[in-house]
Amino acid sequence: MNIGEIARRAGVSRSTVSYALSGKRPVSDDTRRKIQQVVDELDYQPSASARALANGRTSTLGLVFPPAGNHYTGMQLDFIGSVVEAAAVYDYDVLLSPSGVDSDRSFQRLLGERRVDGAILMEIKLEDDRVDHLAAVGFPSVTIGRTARPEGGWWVSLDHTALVEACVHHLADLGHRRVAFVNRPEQLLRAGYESAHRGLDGFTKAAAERGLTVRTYCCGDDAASGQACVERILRDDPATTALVTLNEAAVGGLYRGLALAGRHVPRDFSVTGVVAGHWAETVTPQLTAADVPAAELGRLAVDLLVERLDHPDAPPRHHLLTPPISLRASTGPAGATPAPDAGPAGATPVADAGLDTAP
Amino acid sequence: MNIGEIARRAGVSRSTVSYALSGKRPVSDDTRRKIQQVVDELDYQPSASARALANGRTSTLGLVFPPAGNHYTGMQLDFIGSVVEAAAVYDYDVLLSPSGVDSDRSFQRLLGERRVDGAILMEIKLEDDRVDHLAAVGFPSVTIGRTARPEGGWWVSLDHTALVEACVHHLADLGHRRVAFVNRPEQLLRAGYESAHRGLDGFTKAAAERGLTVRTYCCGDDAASGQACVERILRDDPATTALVTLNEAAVGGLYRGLALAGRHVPRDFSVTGVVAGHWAETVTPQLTAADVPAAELGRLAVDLLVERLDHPDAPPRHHLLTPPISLRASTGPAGATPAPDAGPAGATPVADAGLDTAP
DNA sequence: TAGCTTCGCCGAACCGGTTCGACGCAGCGA
DNA sequence: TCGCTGCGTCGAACCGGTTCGGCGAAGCTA
Repeated sequence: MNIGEIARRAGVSRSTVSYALSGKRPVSDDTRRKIQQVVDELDYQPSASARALANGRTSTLGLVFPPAGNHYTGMQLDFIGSVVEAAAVYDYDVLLSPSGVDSDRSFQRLLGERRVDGAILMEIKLEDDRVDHLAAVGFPSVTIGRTARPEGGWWVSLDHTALVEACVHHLADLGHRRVAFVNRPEQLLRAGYESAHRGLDGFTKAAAERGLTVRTYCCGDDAASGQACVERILRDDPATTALVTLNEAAVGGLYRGLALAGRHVPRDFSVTGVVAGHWAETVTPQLTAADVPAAELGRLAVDLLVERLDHPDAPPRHHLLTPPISLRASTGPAGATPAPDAGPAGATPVADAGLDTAP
Repeated sequence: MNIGEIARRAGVSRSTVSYALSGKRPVSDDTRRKIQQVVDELDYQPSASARALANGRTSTLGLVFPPAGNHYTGMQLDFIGSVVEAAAVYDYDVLLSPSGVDSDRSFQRLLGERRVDGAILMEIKLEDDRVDHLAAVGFPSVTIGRTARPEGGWWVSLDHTALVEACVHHLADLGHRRVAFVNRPEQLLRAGYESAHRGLDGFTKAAAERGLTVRTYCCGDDAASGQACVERILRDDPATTALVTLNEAAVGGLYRGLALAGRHVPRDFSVTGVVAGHWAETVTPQLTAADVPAAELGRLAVDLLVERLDHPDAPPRHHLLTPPISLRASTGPAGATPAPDAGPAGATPVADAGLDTAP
């Protein structure tokens, strides 16, 4: 069912069919109707490949995310979903590429074979070769997150520094003096992931401002690591009364570790951080946290990218979001109960999940 | 940087370049080397659009998943990730389409404009117009899940019936006599989602076999709904001592509701179901559950689809997986604590959208 | 040395759209 | 009645690959 067939049946030339469908040149009403009728009859839809070849645009966006050796977080999932749906609004499809570096075969195909008109990059690093590469060749792209030098770039980002600062101030306001920071896995920090670095910066800065005693930790993206991390925190400084985390996947383990150590949240210990909002409500006690507006970030990224594609010479734009902290049930005033005396965790009562939310 | 440019610089014809690169006809070593040198020098990669137009294959697979009005579950996320990575192994890219029905614009584009060589469909229904449509036009596709008449189709699926049966038997073996079933949202059940239906079937069947007293519920995909659902369960029959769920997103709320009602898991109340394994370990107590091998399902789906694309006349194949239940900490023997007195449970016939399957 | 293969390469057609220049024809004014 | 304008349509070229038929030169046999 190609355009030639339509043309034959409608008794016109191929170009007339093309113009009738695109509206790029006037076509008489009679002819247009005739063509439309044949098109409807045969349920004709022009081939994407042919169109892409002819006009050099694929109507496809690339979404580049790091290969999830293990699993994705709720945040990342929300991104993907919102990007796809936002793109659909503009009649763009979304091609997924699990690429961590620009030498990945998938990334090469995306760009080299010109499969996409533009790209959205997730989980970027402060020094990101993919971003540098795209900037160098002038390929239209938008990053979710920003590099160390975001000037002149197109991006949407969470202000992780400010968010973590806000978490620290929230805890300090509640009277906490000894606070731990639970970051993403060490491997990601080493690799230079921006959220891990900027979050850590914010933590350090705010803690200094408030004169807090702090320790920072890296923690694997899973429950077991979270649990182990809490054990270390309480071993390193049993007087710790609160923690801030960027690690959504570890929160379940953090909670469990605290419960096993006999620390009740929020009575004895406060937990806060930066996670997806809807997810913060699934844990008990519900997590006081800066809710990541993943859907909005995804949508904004698509808006920006489409604008950039439509206006190649438009000056760079960006959005830096700083969602407020949603107060839920996982933080409370420090010192309501004196921290259990330092001794080894041998005193641990309760091996019970800490599910009690009784008053 | 097109093939003509390469040909000029190498001093050969375009067809020779094509053959040298594809290997579909012999080319002398000298010529091949010369061409390869120019290709390397200019970092030439053939245009995907042009190639797709010429040979009718896009090297792209479509992944059709339901638009997440709200959010995706960990399971779905794992699917997407594993499909993309498995496809990359075969040098296929993956195009995402958020389509619930075959009239969705995105779905139409995928097929009508021939953007993909084949499609993988997620979250299918017992009667699924997308599946019927694809079968009718002979479009190569594989479903994750199966319709009411899976014969002759290509699919990979979890045996939800068997999995839920196993959960019920597990609970019955522990002595539970009054068990509730927490299904996906009512809207999905009505729409005919196969996991919801087959899971319910398995529950009903196994409960009958074991002579259990049961009630079934639908539950929204979020924590608040889970909490409300537990409240209803305990109101409808306070003697209930266990539940089985297919609703991953609700588990956090179920746990919370039980805690608020003073039921300790697993001492007073057992919880089990079908969820992503890594996720089951993030909740406390860790969930005894049939672990959904999402990554394996995704990989198998891609394997099948690629096989179908490579051998258009191959007979249909499928994989039905029945992962074992992983015993964790959320189930235990019934009757450790006598259930609070029965109350008016018998009198409450429950107005659950006709979804209750009580004896 | 004539005749036949075989090898390696070329030219042209094709995939299915888009787009540009040109052309026929109707309507208009002079 | 002639010439001009402008609308509507057509034909051809092009996008960048793939593929088929054929042709010239080299190598072989008779």
